[in-house]
Amino acid sequence: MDTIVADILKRSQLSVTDSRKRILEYFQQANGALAHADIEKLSGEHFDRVTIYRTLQTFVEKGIIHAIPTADNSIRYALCKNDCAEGHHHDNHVHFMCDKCGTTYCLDHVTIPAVQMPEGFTNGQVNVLVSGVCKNCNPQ
Amino acid sequence: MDTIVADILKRSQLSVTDSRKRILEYFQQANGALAHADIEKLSGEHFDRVTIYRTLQTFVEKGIIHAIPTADNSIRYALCKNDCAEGHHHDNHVHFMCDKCGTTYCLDHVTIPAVQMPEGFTNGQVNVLVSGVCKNCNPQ
DNA sequence: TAAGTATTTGCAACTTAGTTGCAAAATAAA
DNA sequence: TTTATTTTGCAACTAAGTTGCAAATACTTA
Repeated sequence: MDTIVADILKRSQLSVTDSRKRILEYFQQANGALAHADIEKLSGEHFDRVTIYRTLQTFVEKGIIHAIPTADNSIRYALCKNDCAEGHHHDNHVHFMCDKCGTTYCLDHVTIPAVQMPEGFTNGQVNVLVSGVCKNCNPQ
Repeated sequence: MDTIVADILKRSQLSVTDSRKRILEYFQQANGALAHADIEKLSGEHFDRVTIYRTLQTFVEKGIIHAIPTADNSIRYALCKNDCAEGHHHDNHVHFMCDKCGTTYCLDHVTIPAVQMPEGFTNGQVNVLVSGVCKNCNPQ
């Protein structure tokens, strides 16, 4: 496990440090997206707030994780599955946020629907955020 | 004009005050969505930061404006066009944010596409945010 | 493997965003 | 007009995020 995360870091030309390895592991173990606050809780007293901010920023820049804008205006981050490289994110999937447990998922297999733009508007990136009840919270 | 905004406030059972009339006018004159900071700039020294926070909150609760989550994590607000009442927002339209000028629009005539949910997920609200270049910034 | 260089971390201090309680002022009701 | 209710502004606070810099850690190459 330790080597897996170390490899990812090296592939992105990042120094392999304790905090980076640890934070990357948190993402791999999480079944949803993580907010800054989640990481702060998970890490306990291991490293500084500032280090977490900087690490998340670096990971986003390097295409290791992507930021998910949520309706409650707290940024969450999730691992990029594929195709994401430095400066180029291709997370063309739908994001889902559970109203009950608050977990945010990347629905990798649900593709972004096409949106018809009005005259004059050039369609760039489309961001879809669905809220509802997730499979863990749905009675069944 | 003064009576129009006053009517809207009364219809929502709100006291008609200077700050509320003023902020509501800003929204009617704006061609896009406004962030808290925009209103602070527009109002100059007219009223307190706290009043703006509270007014926006009240307007959202009363269904006069709705909040738009943006990718850069700054909440913007726009007038609800119709059907929105206390506690019930029906802004089933796409939001657009221009990469050049930063203006955020409600594309009222572009309806939210259907999104196919995976097994176990219950589809609630769907939020679509498109970024690109708006009709003002597009060379033409 | 040791020494030198480059990068990263933690700390402190700061800015910005948002919240809360309360007395004074403004609005609505009688 | 008087009274009751609501709203505002102020002050003080919490939370979120940023920056500069010295110490510590990781990388390089000999």
